[in-house]
Amino acid sequence: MGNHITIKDIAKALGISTSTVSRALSDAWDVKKETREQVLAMARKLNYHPNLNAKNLQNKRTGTVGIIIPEFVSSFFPKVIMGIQEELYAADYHIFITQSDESRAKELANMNLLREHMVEGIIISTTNEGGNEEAYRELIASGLPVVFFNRCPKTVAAPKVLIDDCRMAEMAVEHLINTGRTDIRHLLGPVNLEVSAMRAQGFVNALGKHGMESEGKMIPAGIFVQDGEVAVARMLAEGSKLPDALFCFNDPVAIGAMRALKAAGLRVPEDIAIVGFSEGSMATVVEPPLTTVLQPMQEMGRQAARLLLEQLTGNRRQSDRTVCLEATLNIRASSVSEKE
Amino acid sequence: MGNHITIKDIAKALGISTSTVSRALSDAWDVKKETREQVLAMARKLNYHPNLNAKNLQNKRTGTVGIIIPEFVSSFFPKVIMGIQEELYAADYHIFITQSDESRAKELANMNLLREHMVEGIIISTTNEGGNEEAYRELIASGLPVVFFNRCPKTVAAPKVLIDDCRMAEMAVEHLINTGRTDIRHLLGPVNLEVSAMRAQGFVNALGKHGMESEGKMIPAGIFVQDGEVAVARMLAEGSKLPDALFCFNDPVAIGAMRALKAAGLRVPEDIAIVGFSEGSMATVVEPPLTTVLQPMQEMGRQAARLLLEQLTGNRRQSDRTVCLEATLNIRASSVSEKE
DNA sequence: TTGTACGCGTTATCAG
DNA sequence: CTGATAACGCGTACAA
Repeated sequence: MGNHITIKDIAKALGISTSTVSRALSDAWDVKKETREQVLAMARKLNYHPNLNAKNLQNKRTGTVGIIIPEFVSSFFPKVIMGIQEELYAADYHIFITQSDESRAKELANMNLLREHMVEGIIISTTNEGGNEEAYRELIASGLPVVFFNRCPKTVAAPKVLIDDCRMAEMAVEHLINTGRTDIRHLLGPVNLEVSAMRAQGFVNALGKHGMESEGKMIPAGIFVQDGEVAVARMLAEGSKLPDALFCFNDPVAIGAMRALKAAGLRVPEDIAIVGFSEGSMATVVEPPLTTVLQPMQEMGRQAARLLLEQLTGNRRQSDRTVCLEATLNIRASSVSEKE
Repeated sequence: MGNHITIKDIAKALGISTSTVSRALSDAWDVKKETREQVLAMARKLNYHPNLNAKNLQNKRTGTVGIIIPEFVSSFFPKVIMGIQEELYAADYHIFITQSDESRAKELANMNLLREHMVEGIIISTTNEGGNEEAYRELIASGLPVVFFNRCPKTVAAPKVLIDDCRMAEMAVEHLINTGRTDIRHLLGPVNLEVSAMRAQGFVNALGKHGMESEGKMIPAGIFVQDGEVAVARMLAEGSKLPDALFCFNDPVAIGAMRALKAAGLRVPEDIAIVGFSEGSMATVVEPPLTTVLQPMQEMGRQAARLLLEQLTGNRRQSDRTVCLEATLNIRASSVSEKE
């Protein structure tokens, strides 16, 4: 099949040995200018392309790092990847992108695939299904550098990059309190995600700090627009007293919530204020614009890459350092009326 | 460095030959049950993982296909990729995702990288910079199966998957005409993209069909929210008579246009109707919801994958067949007032 | 400055 | 059923 041109072909065509060709191609010092030029000319004439499989096998390194993300339909992970690329390309590494589709099994399969491709390190953001903690540990124990970002397994010792979800959640909820909201509820994220717990904790902290009860104020929701919509629709159907503010696990949930409220004839923010988390492209486009927490996505990618590079360049063995990035609470009209 | 376990290690540990190990691992028929079990046990004990570089080198095939997309921050390409995966995984291929970042140079670099990784085929959606036509032809001439989707180079003979951009654009504009709009303008996409030309052509066709002049009705815009915003702001600043409808190259441009109109105190759709193209997640979330053309993204991916598989499985040599998919005009409030 | 010989990890062929 | 041996494409001591 794929009858690719090899250095053998070049050698034969020129009547010289393959080693000379090899040297000429990687322009070594000990090759006559004349022959190098001949080789280069012939290579381009035959449209030669090196076989990386062979090269990597020989070199015992691939210059590649693997990435496993749960999905790339939202713009969060792609933006992080851009940061990763930026840093890694500069260090002459290529990246191999893989997606787990939020499935524990696929994530595991990807880990194996990457390992078998001899990647030199892996950057992971876990699925919301969870359950691969043992596999992460085994991977790390096998000597492969691993870095987590955004969704990090609590029980695995490895370098991690995240924002202080708890503190930012607390800040977001305090913003609601400070603008006069007195009955705030939280639309929860997926139960298996550490970030869900962190944001919920921030919610509880903020209420506690201001002497408010958080008991019974948490509503299961999820991660998608529909999750928020369903959760709020159910709340409305219950018919009990409505809250005056909702702090949501993320932007899609917040937008779903807004949609359900509007459909029921309620006004945002006058009747109910809405706050999201992890600002995406939709935040500034919805009506009213959404108050939410902006994560430094590119920077998160850059940091994750740097943490990996630290290990790759051997400066440091598997440090289990956690890098905590600054995030920003962007206040918009979904939580404060225009005139305020 | 990466002191990976090899079949040699297994062989040595068991006092047998590497060939036997190899056979046991790929459970060949001619290996004693007992030894196979020993090998498997030892492999798992030593945490063995095959080296795909070596495997691929030997097998002369990688079971991998490469993908080059311009970006993955919008959800369009990721959704297409999901379709590609679906089809390709079923056929036991892996995919290698690569992004050109809309840059001609990066696209070229990716083509080479993929080729050197010995992918068995490549699926491409081109950059809006263009200019790699010669490279595509060379790639194809070298015997590598290539399929284009959505953004396809007009002058390159290869299988392509797209929707009938021209006809859908025409349909979208006719919708505006049929709802009583008489002065419609078009916010253009990037000049180097075939799809830009196609959608513009559809615009012209629709006007022509209804005896309207299209001369001077095309406004340069682009591809991002900001492009639409700037284009409309400029139009408003000119102070000449305003159109009563805008047909935009894509959704972000449409949303940018809407934003600029709102900022100027104009109402959508009462004063000016807006129609986008290539429905994304923002269409149903903006206010008012956007009339736009929904592309069958997953299906587009599946078709592209199938076209590639046709060539990979050798049923067909580089056919330059074009598959045209059905799209849908989703009419929403941005183009028709509620009461109509 | 160039060629020879060998090895990277794997599979395939062919004896035994 | 199992073990040598060669080969995939490339890089690199070592010799010449």
